[in-house]
Amino acid sequence: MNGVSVLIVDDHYLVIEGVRSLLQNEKNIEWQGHATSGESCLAFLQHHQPDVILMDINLGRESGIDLCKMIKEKYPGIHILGLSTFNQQSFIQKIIENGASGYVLKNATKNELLEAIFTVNAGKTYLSGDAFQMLRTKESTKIILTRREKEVLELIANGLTNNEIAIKLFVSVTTVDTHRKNLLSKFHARNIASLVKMAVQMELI
Amino acid sequence: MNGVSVLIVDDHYLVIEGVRSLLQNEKNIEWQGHATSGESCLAFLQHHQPDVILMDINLGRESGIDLCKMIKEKYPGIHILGLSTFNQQSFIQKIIENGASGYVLKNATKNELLEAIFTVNAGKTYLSGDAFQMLRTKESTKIILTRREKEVLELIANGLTNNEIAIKLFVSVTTVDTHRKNLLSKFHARNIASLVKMAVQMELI
DNA sequence: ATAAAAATCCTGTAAAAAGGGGAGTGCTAT
DNA sequence: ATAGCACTCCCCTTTTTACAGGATTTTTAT
Repeated sequence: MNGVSVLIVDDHYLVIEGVRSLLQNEKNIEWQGHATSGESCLAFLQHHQPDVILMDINLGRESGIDLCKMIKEKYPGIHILGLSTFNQQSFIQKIIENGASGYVLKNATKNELLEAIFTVNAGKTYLSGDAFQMLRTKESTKIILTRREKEVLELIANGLTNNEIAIKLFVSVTTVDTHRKNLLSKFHARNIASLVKMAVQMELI
Repeated sequence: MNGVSVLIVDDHYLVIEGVRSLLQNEKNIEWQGHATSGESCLAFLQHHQPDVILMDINLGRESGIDLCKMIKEKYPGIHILGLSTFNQQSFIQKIIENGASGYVLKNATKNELLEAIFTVNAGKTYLSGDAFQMLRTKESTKIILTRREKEVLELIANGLTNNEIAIKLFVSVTTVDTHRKNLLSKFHARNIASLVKMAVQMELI
């Protein structure tokens, strides 16, 4: 056995360098390389499948979450470990929901990183301490929107009136109004102003 | 001459490792070490003063911007280079205003990083391409609100109606309405929904 | 297969916001 | 001293939201 093979996907060159310098001389780790975009990652996977992928959640304008989902659909055997800074709490949950096996913060130590890699490689879940806390607190306050509600919310926040939204979505104005009512009720908001504020702050928009 | 001495301040261990591995073997760079908090950075400076500090703008719950200001007051000879991810545009301007000599994104290449270090060490300003763009676009799109407008905006975003705001601020409803109109016009917004979205995204709320 | 969830549509009333005007007071910086 | 800005106040009309009911048809998941 050659150790756990690892690929990193991150658009921050400095982070790639950091991880590489940490893992390069580890006996039980086989460094497979890096990708800086979803595209190059998928291309890489056509020829090599690592055991574990370290995946930055925020890949410039792309989303590591979507990429995670795609990879797990095509290569369910690969274990994915989310990677990001502490101030992107809301995404931790999303990447776990989309198939990631764990989560490590970018201020992790070498030992934490190694432990995380071996844990997910063994098929278990690894959540770095703070990440676990975040999941628990998020759990209670999170608001689940339907596909249509998200669409309507987005359009409302962009300044469209019910009438305009109805035309855009090919539905009746009363339908849009119903979605609006449900949104207000889900957010416990008094009006659209406070709803939009909350939605933007929760990064739903 | 021993090269440019460099200290890095960053709460992300992986980034520290990345920069270290990039700079360690450079002949013209003298690696002085790292700090992971403002406190440890200031302690370090009492004994060694590097030529250049690479400073993460976001140090956990501390702010690299405040730290930058303190360092420049005490040690004006040290050149500071801001460091962060691309999605913290609004802070670039602030750290420059607080005495930093330049700015590098964390997805910079080795050459960009070296160029930035040598440029600021020579007393000049270095802005990585995207950062320069951001400064320029920020400049033109920034919206200046009066004291009263900020108050009204805040209350609107909290879900209060004109009537309620009028009572709270001890003014007439028509006055609040005028502020509202001026806000819409300053933001070029069609309605309060889009206004609130923009305001939250610009971190005005 | 069937129950639950989501999406669609309706009627009606009252409240609030958007959009258009205009206008007086007080401060402050040139 | 005076032009500019912030803050205040008013009128009017139209559009849009908010709130309260109810109802039917698709999807989706077990």
